[in-house]
Amino acid sequence: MTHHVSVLVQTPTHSSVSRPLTYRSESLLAPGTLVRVPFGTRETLGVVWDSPSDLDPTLLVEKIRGVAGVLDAIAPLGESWRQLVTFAANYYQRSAGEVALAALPPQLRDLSPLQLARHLKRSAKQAGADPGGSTVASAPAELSAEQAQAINNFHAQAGPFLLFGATGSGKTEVYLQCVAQLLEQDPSAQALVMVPEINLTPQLEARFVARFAPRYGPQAVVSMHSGMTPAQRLKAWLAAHAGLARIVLGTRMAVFASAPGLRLIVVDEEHDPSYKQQEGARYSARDLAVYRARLDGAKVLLGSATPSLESWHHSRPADQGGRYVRLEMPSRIGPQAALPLVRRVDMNHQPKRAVFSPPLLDAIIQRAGRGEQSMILLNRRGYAPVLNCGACDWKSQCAHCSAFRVFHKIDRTLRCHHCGFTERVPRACPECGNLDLSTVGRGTERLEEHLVELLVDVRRPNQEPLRIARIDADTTRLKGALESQLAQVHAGDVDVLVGTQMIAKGHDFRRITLVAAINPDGALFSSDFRAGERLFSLLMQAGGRAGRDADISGAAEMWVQTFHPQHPLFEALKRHDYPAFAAQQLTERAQAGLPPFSFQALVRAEARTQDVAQAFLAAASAAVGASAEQAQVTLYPPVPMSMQRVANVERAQMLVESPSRAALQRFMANWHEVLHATRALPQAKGLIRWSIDVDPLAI
DNA sequence: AGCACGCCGACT
DNA sequence: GTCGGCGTGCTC
Repeated sequence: MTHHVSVLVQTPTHSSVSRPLTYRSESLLAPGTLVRVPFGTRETLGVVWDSPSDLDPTLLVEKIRGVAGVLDAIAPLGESWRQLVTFAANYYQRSAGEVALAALPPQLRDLSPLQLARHLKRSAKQAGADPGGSTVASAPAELSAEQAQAINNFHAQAGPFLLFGATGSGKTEVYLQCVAQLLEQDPSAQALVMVPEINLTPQLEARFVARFAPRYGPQAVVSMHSGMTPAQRLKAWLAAHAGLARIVLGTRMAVFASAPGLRLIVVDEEHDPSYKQQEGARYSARDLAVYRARLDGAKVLLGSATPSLESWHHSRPADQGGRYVRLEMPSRIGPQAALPLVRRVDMNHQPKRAVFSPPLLDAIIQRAGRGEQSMILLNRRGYAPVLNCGACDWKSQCAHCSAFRVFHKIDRTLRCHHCGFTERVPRACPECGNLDLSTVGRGTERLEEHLVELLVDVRRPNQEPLRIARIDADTTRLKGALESQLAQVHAGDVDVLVGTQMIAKGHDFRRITLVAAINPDGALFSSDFRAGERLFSLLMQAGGRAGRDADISGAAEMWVQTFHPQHPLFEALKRHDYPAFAAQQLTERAQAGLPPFSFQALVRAEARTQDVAQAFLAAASAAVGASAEQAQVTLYPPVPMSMQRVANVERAQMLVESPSRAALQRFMANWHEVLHATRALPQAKGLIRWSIDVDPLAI
């Protein structure tokens, strides 16, 4: 008997093929079944969606092709997974096919049913051969009163939960014990634990494996992140899908993992911007985690020392409308309970043009003399952000982008950090031939060089010269480089570490007793309304790196060089007072009508000329006319993006805002077709692409 | 997005 | 005379 099934396939963003396609099948295929289907000239992976009771009447029967193969070795994807995909596709304005296929391991797309069967057979054999349960489980740590209280509250309530815990308060142990109890009481339960960055998965994996592999076997913990090989990803995905993996660890992509027994989702460092996907379907894995937990009847636990203002706002008391349960762990645990002392250096009272104020330099030298480490933060890599001609005022502008190329002294190049365009540093000014080119500003490379000069005469306790190291995207380009450089710091082979925010995240440097932010003022007056939130979080996190080692933590200090020492952000930082900072920020946001008190979406357009990009947006805007106002939505005029040109493509954007998330959602869903149609208009001729970013992080 | 088809310049 | 440039159009 011949049936018709609707199937999702990988379709481009805004193509006409945005709905499920109809295929013929000899057998009735359950929704969620993975199939191979002919698509154009090739064959591709598809997911059976619903039974097409509502067959597209305009579709000619003779155009319907047959399903080429069924991957029946893999159980159909569950209903809640399909609902998650549908929700994400609708909410972030993408096709369901794009979201669904992107959420599956890439190798699944390439394997024929036969190859897949072989793969499954092989991994089944491996699993059977694995002894497992041989090592001794790492014992659960003794809990602090705050940890025990948080765990009790977690078990007593439904959530969602926001675990507001200071750096060093033992959040990971809380995650471990919440997971442990869940797995213990339900033999089919699964937990999903997410971290913002790939760099953070190995150490998290080590802790979870040590705790759970002895009890549940080595297959119980799997990871999912983009750094894994296609084969590893497939294996982990299959283990989670089959319910064999009890714990899935991963980055934002893991939120789409198929886990039929899902009962708990943990989102660690939930404030981290990395949870927002920045290309394709621009989803927030944190927000989807909260939604998914509801679909699956699972609990969700968001953790941070500096929560996103969105989550913080959601966790206000229930009688004020809060929807999340706030669990608080304000104290550091262990003997090093003191938080680092925050010192602000008023740069108005320091020598002009000093990079390191004398007191800071002095503090670094003192620590080096005692064999302690210091960490210097500067969020700008390279040697100098601009190269400049003193005679004709030529600057190292990128030929393809509206940005300056950064001077990298190490290989004497000018590199554009946006399009990658790289050239040798010119000997003389390309405009006027002047030989005297000078650098403007400084990056980590120059900071390192400067420190070497300043500290040339300083000696370590053993009379050797100081060792100064730098860690940033340039020094860690090669695989494994970050790990080996971090290991050097841990081993005490480095006295002063210079780096970008990369070194502030996740890694505990026990012997670092001084962390310094050289020049954080830029974020205080940024046009990006979230810049302050990010800076506060970065500085709190960086400060938390310092002095976790018991015997020296009494001396741990966080230094901030600033021209605005009285700024409320630094006042709150000094007191380690996130709630005060958040309250002040939320007041400002409420007054300005910014998130979380409003909801935003951005429409972006790219074209060869700025005019075309803006004309497209203007035309799409005009097409909705006054209906936007009726929909409680404000459309702002098109403007150039802050990075207006990248790789010779002009970019424009348009903000859409509403006090109601649902209203914004409805409007965007309707507007989507209008945008699609606008593309065909003569005004939009020359448009390269357009895209929608719902809940954008930066405007 | 792929991957076709389709209509105009430099090579065996 | 062909190989191949990437412009436009389709995929159940």
